[in-house]
Amino acid sequence: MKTTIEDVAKEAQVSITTVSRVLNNNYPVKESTRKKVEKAIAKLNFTPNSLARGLIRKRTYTVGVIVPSMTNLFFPEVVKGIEDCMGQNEYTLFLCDTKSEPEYERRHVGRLKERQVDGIVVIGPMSENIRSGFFEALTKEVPLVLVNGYHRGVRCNFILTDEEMGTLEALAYLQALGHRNIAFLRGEQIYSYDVKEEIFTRIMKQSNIPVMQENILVIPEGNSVETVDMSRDMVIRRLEKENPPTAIFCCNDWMATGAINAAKHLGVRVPEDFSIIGFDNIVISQLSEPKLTTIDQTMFKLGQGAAELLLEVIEGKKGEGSLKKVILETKLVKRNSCAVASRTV
Amino acid sequence: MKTTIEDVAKEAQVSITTVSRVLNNNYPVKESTRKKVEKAIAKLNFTPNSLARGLIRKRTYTVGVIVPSMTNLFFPEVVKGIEDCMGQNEYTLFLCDTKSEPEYERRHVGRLKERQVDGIVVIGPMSENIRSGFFEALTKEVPLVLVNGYHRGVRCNFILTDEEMGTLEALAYLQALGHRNIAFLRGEQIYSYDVKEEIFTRIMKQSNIPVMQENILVIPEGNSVETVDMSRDMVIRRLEKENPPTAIFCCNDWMATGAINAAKHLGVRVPEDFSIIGFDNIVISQLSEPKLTTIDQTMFKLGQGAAELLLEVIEGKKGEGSLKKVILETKLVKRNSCAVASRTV
DNA sequence: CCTTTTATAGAAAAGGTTTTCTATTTTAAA
DNA sequence: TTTAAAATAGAAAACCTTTTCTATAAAAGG
Repeated sequence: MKTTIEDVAKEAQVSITTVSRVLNNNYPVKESTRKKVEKAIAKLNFTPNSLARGLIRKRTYTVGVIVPSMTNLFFPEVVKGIEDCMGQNEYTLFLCDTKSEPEYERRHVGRLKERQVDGIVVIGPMSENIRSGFFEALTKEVPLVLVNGYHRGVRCNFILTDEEMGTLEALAYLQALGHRNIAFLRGEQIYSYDVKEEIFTRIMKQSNIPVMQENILVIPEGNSVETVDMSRDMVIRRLEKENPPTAIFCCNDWMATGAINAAKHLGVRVPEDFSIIGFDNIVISQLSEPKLTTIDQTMFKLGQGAAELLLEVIEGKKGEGSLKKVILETKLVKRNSCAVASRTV
Repeated sequence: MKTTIEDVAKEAQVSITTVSRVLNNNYPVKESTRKKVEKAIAKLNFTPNSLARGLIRKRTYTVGVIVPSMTNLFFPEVVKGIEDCMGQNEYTLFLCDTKSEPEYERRHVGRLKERQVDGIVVIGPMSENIRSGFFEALTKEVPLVLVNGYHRGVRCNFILTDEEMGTLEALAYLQALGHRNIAFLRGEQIYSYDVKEEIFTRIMKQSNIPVMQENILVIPEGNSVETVDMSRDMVIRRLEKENPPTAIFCCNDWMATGAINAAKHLGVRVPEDFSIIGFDNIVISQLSEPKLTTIDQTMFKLGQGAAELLLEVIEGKKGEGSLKKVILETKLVKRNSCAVASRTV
């Protein structure tokens, strides 16, 4: 049998109430009795049962974190940021992996609600669940923060990186190096890729560079090892065609890694003959030769920010009405994969 | 106010007991009443409170997972394996990151106990906490499984990969390719590196190859991006010295990636002039050119195995006495970083 | 038709805390 | 001293379920 507060009370010859008071330190108790109680606690190796606690306090010091995939490199960084902030506040994290299935996402939310979490942060929420109003409804039930899943008009708390700014920055950098014939590499279906592509075409137009359709490279999948080889092959094909680009903007670092491998395969020198810029700054960007120049998403900060935001929402249950939207800046990380354009179109 | 089972009972005009019964489906209830109750549940969007449930059932369907670092690439794979198995059994995971601090490891265990988890799996437990008897004592309190932290004589449940076998396999492969002058690259202080080094020297002796001290390469740290550059520099230095090795065994894939970069830097061809074999088969082993030949630790299976083991321990609370030890096989993954030795010593 | 089973439903206890309210003791004020 | 106030401690209700035990109604057996 587990030892309970009652056992401690008996051992210390006081009431349950008193034990609870020394435990929570929220009511005066005579020094001598406190000593007795503490001794009893130590002797019996007592740990309070947080189920009972949570039941009555209506606070579990527990939050749920929902991620599309644990093995994605991007997400663990964010989770670490969340855990860092939450851990300091005595919170423990429930971790839920959705395998990128909207169905699982909803199911996990259900389980978290059952478990009476004080809040939920959803990293990379599924568009489907945002658009259907699922999260908007959920916001009314439990403190909720959505990370990198902003949809305009949707009434949720959001935190996101300013991908627009990041893309702008990357493109400006490439142009400053004299590149005009720039390729764009993306995956399908993901919202953030849409944003980036839009910016890309806009910038090209503004610079009076005709957007060649063959410079928009699209691979089916975007966020795993397989992406590397798909990107590689895609880039090889482009580089072998007419009028090859002198630089490429990749929607993430997996793709950029593939691009590097492509160049290597063709004997094209990076960055002398071909500049490559990535996005995200996940750890693999430091593995390649040359190391990748990329746009830093500061995922750790994203996590921290999400945690802080969530904490605010949890505390300030009164000011229900006000939803928050936090936007994080990106940062250009110059490493060795970009250089001055070797030729001009 | 959250809706409770009582609200449902009122709405359906039945007793709490009956609602509980349709919820748990563990007692006959007339079809017509069941319908009524189900309708009420749906109407009120009722979710049972698992704190109250757990309190009385003494079962929370919750387990704790303790990892040294969330961002380590190795651990998320294991966690995924655990989540995969546990998720199917209606469990939810508490995730705890220890930042490789024994102190945090203990603290997290405390929090998990408070939260009445049904079990705990500790991935890469700190030696200090194993040796001090902390985990051995904990085993008597709560179902516990230690992953990759075997210490002989310690009475805990273990699951681990057979690193000995893996090392043997790697070395045999290198020798079969005709390599005799083989370097060994490791980090400091970690138990599994000790095991591998021991095997390495033993095999060398058995093959009548004098172990050259300059072929034992040791870098300070072992499991992060920094490792790559440290390894690179270390390997460059060795390759520039007298009598350079024709192959290298690296204790993990980070190190092996560094070795590849080193070779590239010196213009040494991999695998033609220099064979490199890694260990673990984490995702980065598929990023390099050439792709890394390595020893697969099947981390996902490690996680699944840990979960299954934990489930056994949780269920079979009666057979307390019997502790379990599971050993997983490794597998040689042949990719493109190893070839026949170009010269013999 | 009466008695015994069987099917179905409810009342109340239990689980381990926190918290409100009440009671006692001690101290301060008069 | 006596009385009022302050300090300290306990009893019991509350949190939301599950489960045991009891009660009723319907069906079956005689």
